[in-house]
Amino acid sequence: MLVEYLSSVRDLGPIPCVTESLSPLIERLERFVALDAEERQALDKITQSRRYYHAHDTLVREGSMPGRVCLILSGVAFRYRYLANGRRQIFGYLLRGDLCDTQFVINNECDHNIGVLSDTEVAIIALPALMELMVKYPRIERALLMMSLVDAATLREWLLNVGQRDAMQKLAHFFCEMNARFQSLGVDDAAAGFSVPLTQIEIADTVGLTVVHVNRVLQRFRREGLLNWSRRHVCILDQAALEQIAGFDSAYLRLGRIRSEPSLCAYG
Amino acid sequence: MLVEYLSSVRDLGPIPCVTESLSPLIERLERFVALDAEERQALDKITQSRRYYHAHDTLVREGSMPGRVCLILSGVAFRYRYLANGRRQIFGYLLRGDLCDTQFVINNECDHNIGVLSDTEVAIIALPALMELMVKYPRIERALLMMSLVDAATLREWLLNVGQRDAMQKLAHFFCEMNARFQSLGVDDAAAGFSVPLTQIEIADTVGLTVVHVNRVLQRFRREGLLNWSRRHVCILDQAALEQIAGFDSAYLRLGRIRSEPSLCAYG
DNA sequence: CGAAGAGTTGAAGCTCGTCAATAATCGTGG
DNA sequence: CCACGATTATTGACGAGCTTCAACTCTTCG
Repeated sequence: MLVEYLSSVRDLGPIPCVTESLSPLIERLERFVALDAEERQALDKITQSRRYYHAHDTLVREGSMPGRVCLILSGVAFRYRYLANGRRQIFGYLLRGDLCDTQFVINNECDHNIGVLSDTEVAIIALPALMELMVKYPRIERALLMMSLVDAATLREWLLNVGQRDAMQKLAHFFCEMNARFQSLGVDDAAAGFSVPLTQIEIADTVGLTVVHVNRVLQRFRREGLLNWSRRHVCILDQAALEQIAGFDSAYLRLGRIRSEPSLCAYG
Repeated sequence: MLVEYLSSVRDLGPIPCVTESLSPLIERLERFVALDAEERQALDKITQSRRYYHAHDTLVREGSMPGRVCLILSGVAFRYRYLANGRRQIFGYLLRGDLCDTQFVINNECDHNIGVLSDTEVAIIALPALMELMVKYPRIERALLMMSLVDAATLREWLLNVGQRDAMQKLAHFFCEMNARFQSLGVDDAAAGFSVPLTQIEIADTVGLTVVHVNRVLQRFRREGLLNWSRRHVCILDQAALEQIAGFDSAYLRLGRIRSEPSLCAYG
């Protein structure tokens, strides 16, 4: 199945051109650090190599040693791992501008899988090239480091969510986070909401509930006019109420351009 | 209360000398990278400044901008955050050789607290000095990066634990992890187990259960001869059984000296 | 020695999981 | 384009794991 997909990768028809002008990586890094023309050009250069995946492909397999970094250009990917008893935990979702594996420096095997939820366009970055860039441009290195710090903060937020909140709060928090991330990308139309080929199964494995219970809570959200769920498109109807329920504060995502002052940057 | 503690810091009686020969940081980094004499010396130099905390002190407060990094020399610290409803999630425990805040490069405020469970000896590392070291000695930078990757992997493991396992499995996994980490430090005597001034309250806030339920499961563990719990000393009686219950595999902790091959290290 | 905190126990009940069956939707091939 | 199987969504009944509340004991520490 996978082999067929992979072999057909190059036969894909016309590819929807998603990356117009700016590299999504530049956009992302500039949340943290201002980049000059040279740095942008360098980033553009190492994100030229493209690759396309179909929904349900596997990007990175548990136990593999990729030796490369994937930058999500369009589509949605997610990290996950199965337990022996068949249960699965999802560790995170990767949207445009996210890097599949901050683990670039480690040459140890990956401890989880990265799958693809929708058809996804990816830029393949060779490790040596990225390393070189980080050495040459400390500001880029710094921004990449900050990206990984956001990842860690998000992971803590998820642990808190799964460990300390009840079902309603968990789901409200999940939708708030996803919505905030999609909004920051400017992907979707004015109507609050986002389109992800996300099933309730994935949501259940994200927040540590069963599908049945997720379904019931979602229905309650609909009944109470908080959000709508149809054909895999989530429409946030009452963002304020959801944030209230979840106790959501998007600060940890660092979506704004909260650039650090140079004072504390070792490299000036 | 806190102010009293802080003001009394320097009045402490004779300090138990824990750091004999090798800096715990060197020991830790050499899990990942072989260091030469010069690098070791440099690391020794920046870990000279010491500080001592009493049990229940706060090392780093949520919302603060420490501007320094703490290296745990002895004792146990832990990361945590409270929700508005009074519930608390613990994000991790810091033992000898752990760094309080891989967030060194970020000058944004810390998003969680770091407290101290027992009397703790800490080395204060100034940020600029650390940065300098990382620039000058790429191998050290690399090792620090790998340390933070282990942190991230551990966080994922906790999310999986809290999200997908039942109470017995959660607690078994927690004890397996703590035991493995203590064993790798060679802190405790031959008898398997470890001494931590850990209350059942903290354990509950770690794995997302209530104290009452933690208590019941622990009693069951005792009844079944899996572990003993007296006076804050945990004695692992049947490690194999606990690991079996939890499905524990210590690989993610990278306790062995699994040094990366230089081939993939950008800096040679 | 007394107070505060931690550990333990029991009863009651709610949230959430399990099982199971049906309806809706999706994806794929004919 | 339709039909088919497979996946997903939905619903109900039931039960269990865990929580809550509350009391009591034991330990710790000033």
